[in-house]
Amino acid sequence: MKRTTIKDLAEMLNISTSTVSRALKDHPDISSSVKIKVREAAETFNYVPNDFAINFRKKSSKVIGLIVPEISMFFLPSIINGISSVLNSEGYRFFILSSDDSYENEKEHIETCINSRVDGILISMTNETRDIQHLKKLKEMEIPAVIFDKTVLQDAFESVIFDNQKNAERSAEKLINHGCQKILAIFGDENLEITQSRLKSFKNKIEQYPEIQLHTIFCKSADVVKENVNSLLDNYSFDGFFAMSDETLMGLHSSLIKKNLNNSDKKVVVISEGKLPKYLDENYEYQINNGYEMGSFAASRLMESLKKTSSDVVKQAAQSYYL
Amino acid sequence: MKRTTIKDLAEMLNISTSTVSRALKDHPDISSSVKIKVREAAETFNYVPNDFAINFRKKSSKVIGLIVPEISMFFLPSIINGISSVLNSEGYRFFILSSDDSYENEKEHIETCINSRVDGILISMTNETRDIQHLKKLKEMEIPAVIFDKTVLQDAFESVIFDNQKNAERSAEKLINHGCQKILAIFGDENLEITQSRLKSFKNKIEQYPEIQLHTIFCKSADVVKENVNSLLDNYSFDGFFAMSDETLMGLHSSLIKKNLNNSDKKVVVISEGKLPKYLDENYEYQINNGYEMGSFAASRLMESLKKTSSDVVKQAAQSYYL
DNA sequence: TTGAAAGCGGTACCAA
DNA sequence: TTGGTACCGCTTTCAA
Repeated sequence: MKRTTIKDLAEMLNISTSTVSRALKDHPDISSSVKIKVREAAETFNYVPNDFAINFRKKSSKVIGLIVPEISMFFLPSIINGISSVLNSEGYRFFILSSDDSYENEKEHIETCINSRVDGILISMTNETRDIQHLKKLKEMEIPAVIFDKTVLQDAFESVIFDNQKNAERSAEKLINHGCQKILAIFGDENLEITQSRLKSFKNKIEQYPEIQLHTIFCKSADVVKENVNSLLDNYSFDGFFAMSDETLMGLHSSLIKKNLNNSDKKVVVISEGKLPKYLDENYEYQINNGYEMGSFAASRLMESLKKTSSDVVKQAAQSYYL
Repeated sequence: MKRTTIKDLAEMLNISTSTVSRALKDHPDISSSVKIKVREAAETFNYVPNDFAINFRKKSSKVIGLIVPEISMFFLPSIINGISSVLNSEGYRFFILSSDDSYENEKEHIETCINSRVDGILISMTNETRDIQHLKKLKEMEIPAVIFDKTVLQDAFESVIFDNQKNAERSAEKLINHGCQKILAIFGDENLEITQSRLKSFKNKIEQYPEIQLHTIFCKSADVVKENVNSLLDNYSFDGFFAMSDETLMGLHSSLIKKNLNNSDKKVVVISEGKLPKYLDENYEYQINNGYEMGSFAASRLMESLKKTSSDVVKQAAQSYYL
C-alpha cells in the first residue's frame, strides 16, 4: 500500500516535482491553471504530505517532550489541557514521559527527547532531583526548555511556578480571620523546596499572633497523613486545619470523616491544584493553583523561545514566573 | 549549532559512511578495531543518531496517536499510565489528542494522526460518535487501531471495554445483600450505550426482588446529580444508593454531605475507575474498573497488530475484549 | 512561470 | 571487511 507522493503526482501530470510542491502550497509563481490541475490530482489520489520528509528536511519536528514526575490524578489533566490548548493551536504535538519519581528516569527521558529531536521540552521535576546537571546538554544543543511547578534553584532555564509564599500566607490569613486558636498544619515531604517555602511563610504569618497554637506535621503521602492525624486527634483537638496540597488534604479529609469531625465547626484551608476536591466537602476553603493556567503559560513561554533564533538568546539569567 | 552526523564521523576517520553506520550498530562484518575507533569518535563528538532520518528511511514513526474524548480527571491518568508502560517498553512514544467531546474534532484528529504518519492509533470515542465512518480511512491505509472504553457497535477494529453487565449486576447484588429496600440508582447520560447497558443489568437484577423499591435518575454531570438528589432527599429517604460512575458519585457524595447523611447507615455502591474516591468515604463500596489494566491491555493489542505484516491481517470480524 | 538538481541523515545493496 | 551509491519525500536555489 504505497502512499501517493509528490513525485507520483508530477509524473502523472508531466510536470516537475518542484512545480507540484509549489502548487500545493499556493506559491505565487505558479499559474492558477497548473495549481488547479495539481490540486485536483492530489485530491483524487488522496495525496497526504509526508510530515517526516518535511520535518527531516526542515530539521524541526514540531514535537515537544513533556516530562512529568508522575502521572497523577490531581494535577496532570488540567496541566495537559493547558499545554494542549497552546501547542495544538501552534501546530505542535507533545508526548508525555513520566519519571515515576526517579531521577534516573528523568535523566533518561531527557536523552530520549534529545534523540527524538524534539523542538523543545517542558519539564516538571521529581522529588529526587537536586540540580540541573542533566539539563546542561539541552543548553549545549540549544534545545529550549521550560521548567514548571516542581523545580530546583537555578537560573539557566525559564521556570513557571506557583507563588508558594503568597498562597501559604493567604491560607494562614484565612484561618486567622476565622479566629482559629489551635491550628494543625499538614505539610508534605520535609525535604522539598515547595514544602519549606510554604512552611516558612505560613509559620511566619501565624507567629504574628502569639495566642495561636500551631502544630505542624510532615507526611510523605495521604495515607501517612491519615494515620498521623488519626492519632493526634485522639489526644488533641483543633479548630483549624491547613493542608498544603491536594494530597495532604485527602489524608486529612479521610481522618476527619473517621473521627466524625467533618460536620463540626472546624475550619479547613488548603492549597490545591485540583477541581475534584470541591466535592469532598464544600466547606473547605481552597487557595487554588490553576493547572490549566500553568500548563498554558509554560507552553506559551516555550513557544516564545522557539521563535527566537539562537542569536537572539541573551546569555543571562532566565526568568522565573510566578502564578 | 550543527549536530555531528555519520558523514562527519566518516570524514574525520577517513572511512566511508556505510562503515560508520555499520560500526555504530555493531554489524558483524566490521572489524573490532574500526568499531572501537568509530565508537570513540561518536562519543567524543557527541554523536546522536537522527531519528527523523531513520524513521524517514524506514517509514515507521514509532509513534502512536492517542485520541480521547476529553482530558478528564477521573480516568485518564491511570489509562495513560497503562499505555505508557507498554508503549515505552517497546520503544514507542504517543501523543495525546483530546476531542473535547466533539465528533468533528475526533474526525480531525484521525486526519492529524494519518498526516503525521503514526504507526497506530488508540482511540476512545466521544459521546457524539455514532459510527466508525471516520475510521474507514485507517483500514484503507492499513493503520492499526484499537478502540477502548467508549465505543460504538462495530466489528472492524479490536476493542477493549469494561464488562458493564457484570459490574452493574454485581453492584446490584451488593446492595441486595446489604438488605437495602429503597434504592436510589444514579445513571449518567441516558443516550449513552454505557448507561443503557449498566441500567439494564442493574435493573434486571433488582427486579428479581419485588419487595425492593428502585428509583432511577439520569444526570449528565456531577452538578446535576447533586441538584436532583438534593431535592429528592427532601421528600424521600433511601437506604441504598448506586452511582454508575465516579462522576455521578461525586454529585451524590456532595449531596449526602449536605444532607448530613454521610454518617448514617445508608449503603453506597459505585462503579468506579478512579483511585481518588477511596478518600471520599471509606464506607463506599467500589466495583472497580481498572484504567491501568485497560490502558496496558489496549496498548498490548495494538503492539500485536503492529507486529503482524499486512498479509497476516485476516479479514474477519475483529475481536472485543472485556475486562 | 517552470524545471533540474542538490541535499537533509541515514540505510542497504552491490561491488571491490 | 570496506567503499560507492542510490534512494526515502520534500524543499529550495539556481538557471532557463
